[in-house]
Amino acid sequence: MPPEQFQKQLLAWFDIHGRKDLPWQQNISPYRVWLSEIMLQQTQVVSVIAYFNRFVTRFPTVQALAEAGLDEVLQHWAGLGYYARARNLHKTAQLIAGNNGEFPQTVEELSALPGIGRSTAGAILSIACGQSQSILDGNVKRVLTRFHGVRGWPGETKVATRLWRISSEYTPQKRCGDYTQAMMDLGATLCTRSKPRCTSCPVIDGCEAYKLNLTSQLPEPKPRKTLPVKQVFFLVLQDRQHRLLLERRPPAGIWGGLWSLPEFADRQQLRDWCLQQDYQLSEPTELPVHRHGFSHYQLEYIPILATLQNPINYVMEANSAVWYKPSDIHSLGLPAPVKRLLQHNYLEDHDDKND
DNA sequence: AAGTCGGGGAT
DNA sequence: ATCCCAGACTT
Repeated sequence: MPPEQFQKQLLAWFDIHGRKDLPWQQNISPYRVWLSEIMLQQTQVVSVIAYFNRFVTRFPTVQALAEAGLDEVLQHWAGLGYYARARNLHKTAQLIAGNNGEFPQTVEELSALPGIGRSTAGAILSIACGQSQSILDGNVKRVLTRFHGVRGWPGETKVATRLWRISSEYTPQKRCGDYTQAMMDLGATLCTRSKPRCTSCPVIDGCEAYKLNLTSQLPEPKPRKTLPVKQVFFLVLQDRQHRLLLERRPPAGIWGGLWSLPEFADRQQLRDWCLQQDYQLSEPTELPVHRHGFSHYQLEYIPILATLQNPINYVMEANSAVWYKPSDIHSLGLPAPVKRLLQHNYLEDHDDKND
């Protein structure tokens, strides 16, 4: 889609559906836009509104902010988090006050100030000064990765560079402030991270992610370096006929509905469960830890081997458990690591001639 | 390129 | 519970 058409459709949508009643959208000035942009870094709109109003009531101008003490500035920031933002805000206010209260009018000079990066500088210049400058915040990243079907994590330098280029290609020469606001509104209200409302989107006809049904896959999340490790204990319990105890897993979650070994978060829960089931065990043997990799985590499991010493109380098992001959487990469709564990320990035909 | 800062909302 | 949010800065 040509940039002119994208801008036209986006701005037409913004005129009807865009947010125009936020506190920092009234009495627009470089100071108020700057303050709002800093407060909105990594912070959601609903959380900022009250802080912004209290802040501009106490510090109506950049001069007032510069003349205040840092401790009072921090007091008005308390609860917003990322307190380096408040310290940088105060420092930058003093720099600007020393410049006769005038904000720099270039991206280079603005982003040289403490706490102002490239995107914040672009937002200030486009919204407060009417300059044709692009931004790339979380909303615009999400909108553009989807619209252009950009693969890869946006935090990666290569991907971010490409997104900056796309962002600048779509930035108009006219209505620059409205365009910047519109892109953020689109990302915040329609092109949301989960369950985007694509049918209401003004640029759906050019969206690559919508066309390829990839909206739920984009933008790609930060790649996990080391997968989280989840540790569990598997009880490998045999009765005196050498049958193995299997349990049906809950219908949802990993291995949903499959038969598997009873699983516990730790040794104590295993003991408690045996007590509750009226299982009297032999002295348990712990096998070395095994690992099984899933796409989203690593399962570390420790098999605990034991033999049942008392007769089975079938009433308590209530059909959620079953005792299976080791030679028959292959017909059961067990989870792969469980099957491997049982085969390795009970189905090796090395010395079970007399059984 | 990766780590840090932070309270709060969404899921 | 985890992930993410109108990011910027340091290591």
